[in-house]
Amino acid sequence: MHSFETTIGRLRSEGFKLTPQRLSVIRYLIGNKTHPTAAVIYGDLKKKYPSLSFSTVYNTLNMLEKIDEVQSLHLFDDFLNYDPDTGSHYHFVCRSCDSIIDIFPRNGENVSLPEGDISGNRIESAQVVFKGTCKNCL
Amino acid sequence: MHSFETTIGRLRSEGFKLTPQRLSVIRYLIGNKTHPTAAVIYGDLKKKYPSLSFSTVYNTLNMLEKIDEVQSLHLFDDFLNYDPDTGSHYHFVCRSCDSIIDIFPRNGENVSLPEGDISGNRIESAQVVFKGTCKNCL
DNA sequence: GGCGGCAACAAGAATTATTATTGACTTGAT
DNA sequence: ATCAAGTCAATAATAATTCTTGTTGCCGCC
Repeated sequence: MHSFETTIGRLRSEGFKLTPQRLSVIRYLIGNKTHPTAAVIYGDLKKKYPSLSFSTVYNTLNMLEKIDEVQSLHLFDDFLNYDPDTGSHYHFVCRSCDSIIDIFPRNGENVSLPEGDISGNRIESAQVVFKGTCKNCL
Repeated sequence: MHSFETTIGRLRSEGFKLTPQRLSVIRYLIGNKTHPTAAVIYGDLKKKYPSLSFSTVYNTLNMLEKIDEVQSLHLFDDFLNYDPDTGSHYHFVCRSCDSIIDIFPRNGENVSLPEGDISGNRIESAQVVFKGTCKNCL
């Protein structure tokens, strides 16, 4: 996700209206390093905006995903997690405590993905999910 | 998935009964390269075994996954695909035609995953999903 | 200022893949 | 043959997400 100003600028230029509900979801996500579900976002924002609707949260998330300001992650069976960081990084999921940890590859321990084609297919994105046991649970 | 004989041997040793329904699902999956959904498996087997129940297909798939003879893949939003190949390989999903293509890394175009720890977390498995446009759709 | 059109809203119903429940049936060992 | 344990099919239940409906509020235009 970009800065607040850049993000709302993108919304404006795409023709979306800047409603208080949308702005509250955007503010909630900016700089958020947890990977909240729609239900968590709704629950948290509901305290401050009691009239907020679940559908609005979903609609806003889908809109933000369409313009590539968030990505949805299928890390668990029954629900999606949303990640405001759309840059190239990977995720580690602890089988024991279900925590989600961002993995930013560094030299020596990085994940090298093939670029361009693999036998004629054009790769446009890659999702890498590690599962295991996290530091705290070990 | 192992050979038919090995797989049913494993079932037997784990204490599962070898019912015709289970055997039909196993036979359907062995050597299957198409990543079928539960619905597809059910639809195909229903022709030959009209009394087969959807639950039985799910139960059998969950059992096979538990003993690591299949893996379920969260490639799309609304359903799971089942892969009888539990060996280390990755998947490419075409955004245009939804086809699923196995990716077996070879030298020079492989995906090198970190082994062991990443900052203290123990990695036990990795799932890599590429999305893009397949050869046929390009 | 008042009016019309339209996007977005809230509330709740609907959808749908998967799981759980239930009661009848099979299997295999004794 | 009996009996217990496990499995089956049918169907109900679950729950995350999407859809529907009627309403609201904003903006441009008269």
